[in-house]
Amino acid sequence: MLTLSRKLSTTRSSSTSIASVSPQIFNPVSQIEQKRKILEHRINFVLDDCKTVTQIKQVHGHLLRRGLGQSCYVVTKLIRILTKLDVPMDTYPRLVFEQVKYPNPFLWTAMIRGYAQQGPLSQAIVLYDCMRRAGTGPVSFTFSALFKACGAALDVNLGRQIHAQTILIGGFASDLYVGNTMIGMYVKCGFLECGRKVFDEMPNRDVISWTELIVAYAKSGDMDLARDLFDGLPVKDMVAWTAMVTGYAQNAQPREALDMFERMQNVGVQTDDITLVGVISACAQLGASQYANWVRDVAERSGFGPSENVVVGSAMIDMYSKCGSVVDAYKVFEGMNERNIFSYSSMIVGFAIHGRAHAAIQLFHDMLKTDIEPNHVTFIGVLTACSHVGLVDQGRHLFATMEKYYGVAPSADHYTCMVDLLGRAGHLEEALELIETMPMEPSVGVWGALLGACRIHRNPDIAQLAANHLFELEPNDIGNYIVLSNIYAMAGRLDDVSRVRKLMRGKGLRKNPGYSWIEAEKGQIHEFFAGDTTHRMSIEIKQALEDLLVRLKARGYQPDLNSVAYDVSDEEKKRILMTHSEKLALAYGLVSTNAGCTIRIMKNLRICDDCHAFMCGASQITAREMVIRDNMRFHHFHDGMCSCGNFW
DNA sequence: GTTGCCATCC
Repeated sequence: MLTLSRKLSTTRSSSTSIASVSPQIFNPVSQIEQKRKILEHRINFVLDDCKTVTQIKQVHGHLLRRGLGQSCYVVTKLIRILTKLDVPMDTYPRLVFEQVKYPNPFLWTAMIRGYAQQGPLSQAIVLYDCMRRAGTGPVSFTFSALFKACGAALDVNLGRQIHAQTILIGGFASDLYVGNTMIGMYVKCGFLECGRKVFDEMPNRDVISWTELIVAYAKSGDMDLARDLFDGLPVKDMVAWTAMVTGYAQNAQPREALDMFERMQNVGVQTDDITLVGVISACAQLGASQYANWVRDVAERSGFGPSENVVVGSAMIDMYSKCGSVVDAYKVFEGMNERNIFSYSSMIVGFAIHGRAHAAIQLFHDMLKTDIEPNHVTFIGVLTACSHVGLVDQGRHLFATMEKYYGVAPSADHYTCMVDLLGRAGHLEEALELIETMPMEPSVGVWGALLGACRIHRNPDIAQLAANHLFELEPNDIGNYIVLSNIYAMAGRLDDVSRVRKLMRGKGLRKNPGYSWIEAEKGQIHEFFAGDTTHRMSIEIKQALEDLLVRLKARGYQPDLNSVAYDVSDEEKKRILMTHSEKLALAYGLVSTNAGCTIRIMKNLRICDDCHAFMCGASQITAREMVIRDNMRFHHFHDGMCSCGNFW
């Protein structure tokens, strides 16, 4: 770097003569100029075609022999191509640069950009200083490059200094490109307010300035502000619309995302693969299979079908599996021309949440035969698969070897999977031991998995231990108090039950509202809250449930009163159970759809014991297939049985 | 010659 600086500073003395040695810049378009243009165009063409450094060197050698190899234009182009190929700036690029006697601002900037991209950022700044000392004024492109680099390096202090420079030098603070990249720099560094200030003070703004802020607000979780900006945007293009669709999808507002996309289509804006990925993710969250099929049609028609686009395809695997159809997910997977780690992981996770453990593990082994390497999500998938089916040894083995064989160090999430696996299988002591030997601080997830296992295996002592940790880590989460009091209730420890309930009341905690939703005809989504009587078919729903209850009771079904956490009479408990949101959704499904049609229900919380038993019975009595997605996994109810084998 | 939107797990 020292040599470079020295070399660079020697150009200072000669820099004053740049204008005098390039007279043609100030001439009208001459014949020579035209010839030069044609030549540059050809050089561009040839260099753009180069795929390797060797090829570039050959072309450069050729140009040197023709006396063209040291022109700013050619060298700038060379540096840009070399940067794209990620050739270290200190090697060949610097060598070529040093051969140029009078670098122009674009050449300097190409070098600065190269150093900025490869880091460390300080080298780019050294170069910038050299350029200034050489008497060369920066161009807007220079600042764009620097702001982009600061954004990538999350170095807001440096960004601020360069911001000051743009004001100091004059003329640049009002430049559109400079402003836009400056907004980008601030928002990437997390200084949204500063980005907004730049935006507000910009004399000229374009759709890119707007989109940058919309995305920033969306990423910060504030879709209302994003929406305000978007509504005020005079000319909305595809990227801006996509930013809104994706923003809603990322903020768990899938219905708003789908509304946005429909509006976008109505306005006649084009759709690209990135838009589709946002829409697909919204469908996955909603679990709406009719929407899913519609989106697939749109994707195929726009030329971004799952078979030709690996990102769209991977997103669709996830979508179909979360819509309850692991079969459709696998069809997409099979039909893909190219697959990557996302495709495999999504499919493995898909099999796992549908309880198809062996398919998940088989696919994992198929993947190992390709050159795609598993990542942490892949292991979450296979471990979850083992856990849902009780493949303890298989899971232990994978967990023990994941780092050694596959280079994936277990994270807290993987420990959570293991605690879940061991705990569900009844190895509560072993699960506890694993937590105690974790190399990181045990997370909420880990203790939560242990507490859940204690519920299944009715172990109040370990439950108490797990719950105490949870009360410390998330004192305001009511779920933990409810589970613990249920476990005490099942063990007949009524004093402990009232103690926990008192604790709960003392904190003024309220239960997280449970809700379920179901897709009806024409893709409409019907939402039901627990105890909901607002649906227009409420009377029919109630009637259908009562009929079902009578028939189920005749076959021995008894309401599971432990599933109600409140201090109320048994009669009241029975009433509460009958208004659980998934039962309401089921009844609506039964009265509104044809026989032979699978009823698909989505739910925000975990399905309770009583509802699970109720669904099993209902599937037999009504001879209907039901698929319920709770916040953990899928349950496929068929002829009185559930695919989870009552193990969840 | 530069700037904005991308999927699996959590």
